Amino acid sequence: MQPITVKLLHWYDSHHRILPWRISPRDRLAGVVADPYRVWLSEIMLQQTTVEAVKPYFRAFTEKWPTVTHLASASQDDVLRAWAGLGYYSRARNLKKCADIVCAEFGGRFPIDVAGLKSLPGIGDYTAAAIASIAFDLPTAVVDGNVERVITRLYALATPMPFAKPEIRLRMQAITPDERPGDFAQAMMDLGATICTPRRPACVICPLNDNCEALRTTDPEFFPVKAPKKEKPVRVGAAFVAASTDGEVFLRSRIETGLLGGMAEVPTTGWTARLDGDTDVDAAPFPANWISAGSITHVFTHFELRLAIYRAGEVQKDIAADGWWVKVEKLTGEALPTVMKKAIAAAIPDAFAKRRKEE
DNA sequence: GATCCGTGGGG
DNA sequence: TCCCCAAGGAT
Repeated sequence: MQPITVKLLHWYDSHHRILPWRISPRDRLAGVVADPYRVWLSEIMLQQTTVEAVKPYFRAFTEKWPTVTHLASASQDDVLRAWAGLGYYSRARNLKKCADIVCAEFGGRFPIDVAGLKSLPGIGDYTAAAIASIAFDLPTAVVDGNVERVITRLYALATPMPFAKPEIRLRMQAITPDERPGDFAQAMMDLGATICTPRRPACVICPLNDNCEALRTTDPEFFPVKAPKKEKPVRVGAAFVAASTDGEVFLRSRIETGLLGGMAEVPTTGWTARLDGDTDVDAAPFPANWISAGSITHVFTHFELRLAIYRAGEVQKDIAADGWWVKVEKLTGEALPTVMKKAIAAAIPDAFAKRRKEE
């Protein structure tokens, strides 16, 4: 093993993070094996998502669906409801598709090779390598954002992203050991998350500071080099929150594909398209006593949305088609993305208010 | 290769 | 407040 590999594994043995989906090096040494289902589920949830945001969702999913077979038996809508709030909803749709395939075509067991894993929906280069190394002990180069940062610093790779990816992969492959490849991959990610951070890395306490070319010659914070990002356009639209006399809100389903695909929404104008939506009350989905309830702003990955909010009370339930009515208290159980919770909260301020403990 | 896809937290 | 970005994948 290379010096870097030995040092990092040694560091990991005493400084690894304790995570709900992780087998500690001590337990691993004692013969505890990782559950591929839990590894897969955690890796999908962790895509572009912070550890702290994932933890409660991981607990909820594994409690509700302890095995991939349980998950396959759930409906897509069940999965979307449980995923609501975590973002990137195509992950949830692909999660369900993947579970179905694993159960129907692989007898409930994940393929134990990178190519087989990559063929499954929602599993790309990173996730296939992560599952292969963490769950199956295959010495595969696991490259995520942390690894990109650590490697470009270790070797002072100044090629801008994403053009540096091939070089990064080669460097990672070269230091990935045949023994404990999963621990090594997780060690690289822990190092990137806790010490080799994007800003103000803690080089003084880094186990690899003697090996870091960026630290020796310049400032590690310069790496990885990235192209400047473009500004976000602003889109506008309107959302319509209709309430019935018996305290229910009208919801409908979004189309399966694209932004917030398959999730629930209150009726809105067409802000999803490049063109801005209508912000006027005349664009309401059905006639009612619409009253302005202000506006909300929500920032997506590639645009900013400003929605005018309208509310109407005492709406006849038979006036609206292609949707359903739900009690305000039951809204939490719906597959509502955050932007829709904001819209509803603007119209019904206590819709998602947390229950106060009785005095 | 570039673009589309959420959200919440930290500096 | 604003900007950055976090264990990426699909098209």
